[in-house]
Amino acid sequence: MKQDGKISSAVIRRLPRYLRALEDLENSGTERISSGELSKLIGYTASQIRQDLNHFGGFGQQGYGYNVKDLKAEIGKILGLGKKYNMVIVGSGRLGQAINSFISSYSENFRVTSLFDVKEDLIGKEKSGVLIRDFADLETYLKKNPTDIGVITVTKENAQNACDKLMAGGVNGIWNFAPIDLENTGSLPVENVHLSDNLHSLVYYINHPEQI
Amino acid sequence: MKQDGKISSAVIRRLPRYLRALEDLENSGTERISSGELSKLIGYTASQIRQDLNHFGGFGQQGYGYNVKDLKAEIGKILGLGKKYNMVIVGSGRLGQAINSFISSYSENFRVTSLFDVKEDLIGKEKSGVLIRDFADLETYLKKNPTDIGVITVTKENAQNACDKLMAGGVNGIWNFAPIDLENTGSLPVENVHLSDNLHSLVYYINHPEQI
DNA sequence: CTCTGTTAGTGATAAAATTAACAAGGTGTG
DNA sequence: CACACCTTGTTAATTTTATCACTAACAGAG
Repeated sequence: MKQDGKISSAVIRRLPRYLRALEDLENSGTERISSGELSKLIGYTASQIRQDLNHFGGFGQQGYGYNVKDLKAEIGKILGLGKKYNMVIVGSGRLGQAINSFISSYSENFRVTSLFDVKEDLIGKEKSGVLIRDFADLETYLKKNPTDIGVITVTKENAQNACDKLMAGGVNGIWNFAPIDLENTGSLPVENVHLSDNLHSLVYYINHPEQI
Repeated sequence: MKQDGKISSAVIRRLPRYLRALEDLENSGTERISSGELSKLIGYTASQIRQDLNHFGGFGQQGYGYNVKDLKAEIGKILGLGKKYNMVIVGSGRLGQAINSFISSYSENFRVTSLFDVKEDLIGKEKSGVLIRDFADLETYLKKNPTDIGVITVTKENAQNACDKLMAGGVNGIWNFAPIDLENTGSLPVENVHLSDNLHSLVYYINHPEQI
């Protein structure tokens, strides 16, 4: 893996897309793929695909293309899949449950070890086989149970507090679904899923079809 | 509103962020804001903020800044908020329910009129006050009940079929949560929320903190 | 074993997006 | 009501990102 210097986030955000395409190809029994064919499949230009992959090393071969299985493995390695990630979800409402069920069915590499909530009547119950614990115990729990990723699915009013506690507990990254921009996260990786922003963009394009 | 020529999607994706900040400012009773202050608040440079807003017209005033209430209204108008949007959700699993509950609590401008599913035992039931109908009746339903936005929360195997039916039914836009890239959508606006891609990006940054 | 066609890697080029700089025009105070 | 100070709108410069175009190299057929 080459990987010299900073890789732009535009490139990083395309890697999962490549991975997805390669999984499909592997499932359909395809052994090799050229940048040109991949381009047709996922829409990025062949040039861009070659350049993206080249940031990390020459995975392809002239006259042949890329080996699907190998390339998939390489991209997985670059992203850091392969090891296991423990997660906790703060907020056991519908969204928290949806993420919980998504994770458990998505991959064995990701595991939700606990849900957290402030609501008395939920604490102690289970959702999809995961126990809901008291939000007040979050930091203590995290210190006893090292956790890689904290997922925030609480209201925007409680999101910053959840973030602070997750950081105090020492998580390595935050996946935020609350419609705010978390503060004081320093160099901690934070990935946002802002549903309302996304919906608003969609509405813009619905109203301005000529802009597509 | 100026709005001449194509506006880059980078700009469009920042508008909801401005809107969110302006809502917060309005709620905190702030009447005016300069691009500089807004910059501190949301992280984009003041230059960028001024340039973004200028694509649509001069909403500010030299020596004063922008009027919070007015600017919020203008951005809302640009995005196309203000009118009501009917939505259907295809897939009434946990994610579908989560989106349903998100929408109903989020804004009066968006309304989920029906859920759809193939599972016999779910059809006819209600979730958060919304009836689950038979997926087989989707197209017919849409033709009788004009719908703006179709939300896809089914598995990736069923997503393309859901998309085809939504298009046949005449929706104006699609909000896709399935981990595939929908095909044959022509010029129909499609907004994707690829949770797995998002998670993979997060994992990359967790493993490459020096890249942040 | 040679020859043709294919395809990755790569440096150059073009396009797009962001940031900087500044003139013009309000604001608001004394 | 004049003057110092802001702050926008806008053009220019810079940086980043994507595409092009070409070379070297390998595959596979015959």
